[in-house]
Amino acid sequence: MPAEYEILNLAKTPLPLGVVDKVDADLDTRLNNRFLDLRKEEIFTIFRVRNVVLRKARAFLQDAGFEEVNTPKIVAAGAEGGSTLFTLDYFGKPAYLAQSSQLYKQTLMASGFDRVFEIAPAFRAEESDTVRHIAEFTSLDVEMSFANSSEDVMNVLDAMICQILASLDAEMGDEIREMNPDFKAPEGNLRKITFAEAKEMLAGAGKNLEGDLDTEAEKVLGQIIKEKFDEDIYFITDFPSELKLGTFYARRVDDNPELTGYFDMDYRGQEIVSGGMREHRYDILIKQMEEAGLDPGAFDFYLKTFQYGMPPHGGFGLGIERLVQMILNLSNIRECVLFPRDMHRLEP
RNA sequence: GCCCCGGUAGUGUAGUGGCCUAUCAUGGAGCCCUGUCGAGGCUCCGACGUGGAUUCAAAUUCCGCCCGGGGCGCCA
Repeated sequence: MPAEYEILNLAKTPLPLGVVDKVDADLDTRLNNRFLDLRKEEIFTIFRVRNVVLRKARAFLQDAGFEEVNTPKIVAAGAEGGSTLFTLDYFGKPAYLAQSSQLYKQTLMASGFDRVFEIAPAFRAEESDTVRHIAEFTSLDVEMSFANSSEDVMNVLDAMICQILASLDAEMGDEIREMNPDFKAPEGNLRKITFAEAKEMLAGAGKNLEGDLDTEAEKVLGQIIKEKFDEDIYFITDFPSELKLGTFYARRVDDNPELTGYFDMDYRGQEIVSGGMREHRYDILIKQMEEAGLDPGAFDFYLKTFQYGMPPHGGFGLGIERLVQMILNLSNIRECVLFPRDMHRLEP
């Protein structure tokens, strides 16, 4: 209890949003009045958790010899074709908002930055109107040279996630469990299942897959793993190359080009990371770009770097909001963004 | 972008053609009560997204638009 208090400012009434009301407000109403919404302790806690996640991720990566970098967010070409790019007028020239740091962090691999990471916004003009998509999200990108296999990349990610969650549990475990009673930090050595195994597990549950994992399949797989192993976080590895054609920079398995070394990390059926070994051989990269229907000419700056000594390398991209959403079991990803941007929301 | 659902006081809701000058809760204003800490009682305040249409009569039916919710495709 305060010994004394002084009124510095009187609030106008009525409030656009109750801060201590017994009635909950809709998320939309709350976001429209976010400055008041954030005064609620349980809402503020979400951002304290987010802060710890970012702090621990940085600490882990710095300790593991990764250097933090910043790459441009105004770019001339995207990593995955044009459909998800926001366009803008750059001094009279067409330009885009970066949908990922992919091309630049790979470029750095040819520059002697053997291990880099970046935590920065990524922009997607996807018409994805769901509780797990936003148009501007925070991407944690990691890239490392001289990785020999996807395993090397997964090991870094595995250790990072486990350290983040263990630290979170130690610092804020009780508060987190008030929001998500089932929160539990994994022991380490996260489970890896191949895409083919996932397909079998799903078939066993009566869900037969035609092509890639769809949303329902991902959720069911999350439930299966939870029931069978009581685990929340796992890798899905060895994606078929035909499912990753758009990801032209993915390296395929040398003795089995039907497969990529690409992996996803899923958290209770929600994809939070995607990564793998990158194709570092110029000729093959060009070929894969053409297969993806892209014009190599538009990627000159990127392709050039592969012609003067590019080490084999790999990395991953992690969606910070997706991770926080799953840690706290938030029903909507917008809950863990201060001022979210989506198809319909541009302010506040 | 596609499918389904919805838009009623500051906030969350009830209300499917006349009984609605619209319910309840929360909130605000005020009075009362009370050794308290999101206590209780009473009074008051405050709303039918928007534009058309049907009808003697529309919050309630129909159409357009805007906005929101859920799901899907796709992905971080």
